[in-house]
Amino acid sequence: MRASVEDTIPNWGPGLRSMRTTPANTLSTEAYDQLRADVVSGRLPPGTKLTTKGVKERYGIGGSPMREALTRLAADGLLETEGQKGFTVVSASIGELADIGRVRMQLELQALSQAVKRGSVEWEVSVVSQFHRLQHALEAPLTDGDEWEQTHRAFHFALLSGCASPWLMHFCDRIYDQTERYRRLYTSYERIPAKLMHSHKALLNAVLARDLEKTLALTRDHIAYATRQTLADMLAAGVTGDPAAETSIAELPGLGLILSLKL
Amino acid sequence: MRASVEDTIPNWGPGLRSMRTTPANTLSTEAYDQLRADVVSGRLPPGTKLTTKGVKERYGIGGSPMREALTRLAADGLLETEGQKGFTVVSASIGELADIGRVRMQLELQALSQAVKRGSVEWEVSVVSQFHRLQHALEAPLTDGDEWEQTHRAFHFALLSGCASPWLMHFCDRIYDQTERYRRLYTSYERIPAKLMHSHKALLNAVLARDLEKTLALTRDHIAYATRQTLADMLAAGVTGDPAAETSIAELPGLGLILSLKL
DNA sequence: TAGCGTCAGAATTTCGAAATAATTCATATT
DNA sequence: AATATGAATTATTTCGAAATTCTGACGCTA
Repeated sequence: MRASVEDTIPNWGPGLRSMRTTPANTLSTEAYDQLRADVVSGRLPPGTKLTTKGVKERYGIGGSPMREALTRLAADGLLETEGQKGFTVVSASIGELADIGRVRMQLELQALSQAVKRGSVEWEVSVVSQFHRLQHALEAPLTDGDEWEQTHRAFHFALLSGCASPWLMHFCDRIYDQTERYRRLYTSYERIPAKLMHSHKALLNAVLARDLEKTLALTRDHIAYATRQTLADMLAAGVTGDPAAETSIAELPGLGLILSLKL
Repeated sequence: MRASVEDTIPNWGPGLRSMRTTPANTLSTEAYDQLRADVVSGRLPPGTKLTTKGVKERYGIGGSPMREALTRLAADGLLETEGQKGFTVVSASIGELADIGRVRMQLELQALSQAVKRGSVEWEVSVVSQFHRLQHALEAPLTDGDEWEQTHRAFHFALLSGCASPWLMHFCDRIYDQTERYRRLYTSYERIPAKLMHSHKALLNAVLARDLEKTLALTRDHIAYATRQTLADMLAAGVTGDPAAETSIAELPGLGLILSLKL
């Protein structure tokens, strides 16, 4: 068999949590996983101060693995940290969500475009599998939010993984974390499933039919809709753009702004 | 003044090293900066094992700040780490460079496209300033490689920063690290400056003229050329695709492959 | 000779305490 | 009353040593 450039791309696989950090049963990694789940799920809300004592007690670890976990989360953009002032969960703002939505759309359009053009049979298999899992997860009662989110993410990343670009996948992973955090913070679950599953099914069909234009159009709609929904929910919840901003909610353009937002 | 979504985007600024980690005079950050410079410059070549003792002695720090610095570098994709096996400088491969080139092009095209369309006067000013610095740096003898690279990076990020998208800038930053590392590992300096400066000047003009098509075309050429150059230099240096690959260099398609490579 | 288990040596990971920096709050001053 | 000052407190960062895990070599067995 002939060696091609494509073959030499290491298959880091989708959903790899931290770039080039193969997990192991180290306390640091366990704490990282739990903390990450707590931040992305919103159980640790924006602005939460993560004190040394608090984190050590909550996750039952010492100072070293704690600090390592926090450092990794900060590199992922889920915590912020300054000089000698410890770590806090990043604040959320309308402006950042808009940015996240735009960038996510750009990245996923790129990935899907390449996936539809060059995706292998292996890829199609994984897409179909993950879709099946997703359908199954929807029927079962939503006992655990984390579990459903995991399945949802797996489906999306099965789709994207056809691009065969480790770096693009990595960036999609990072931005998806952000998307998920905002959504779980502000958008309640009840409203989602019906429209969402329809959207997923349509995406699946378009992708398997290798219909590039349709795939891109559906993706644009999907991400724009999701982003606008969360933006609207944030506004409704009274979250201003910047935490320190003076503008009251009444002054914000509101829905008009959201709909006119160029994603 | 009316509040707009754009206004609420926090200005993290270009070239921010680690997402949401505001620097301070902490030992950990100093070690991180030095280690990073050593990896990106190639002074620590791919595959170098970073032992506890070695790093502590080399940078004159204790275990905790060392571990934190290494953890951050791994999150940046400059080191790899597995379970209980410590840290090593990531290996380099043809396949990964091809991926990096592709992704960098996608990201920078996006950023420049938005910059040309929406860049402010403030942005134009910083672009012009950084270009001037770059010209000046070229005349002075290249005493320090790190310093010239810093100026070069600053110019490119001044251009990109017009996109006003913190997340896109962050990803551009991460992928540029990778590009720089590969280039400094395999492409010698003597060949670059003349063609490069011409390219920079053309880019500057196109951008200030708000000529979108020309800007994108020049960027495509610039990145494709740079990537192919480094790919060719890697092949010439005898670096196979995968470190563990069996294929000898003679079997690789070589230049034909490089030129046909779809970036 | 090849394969397997065991054991010392080395390296990484983790803990607990010391050092250093930030914060608070009471007190003094303008 | 408002602001500045400075100990006392709290929190973060760093060090040094203990605990755990990996590595490689040696000897044993089939």
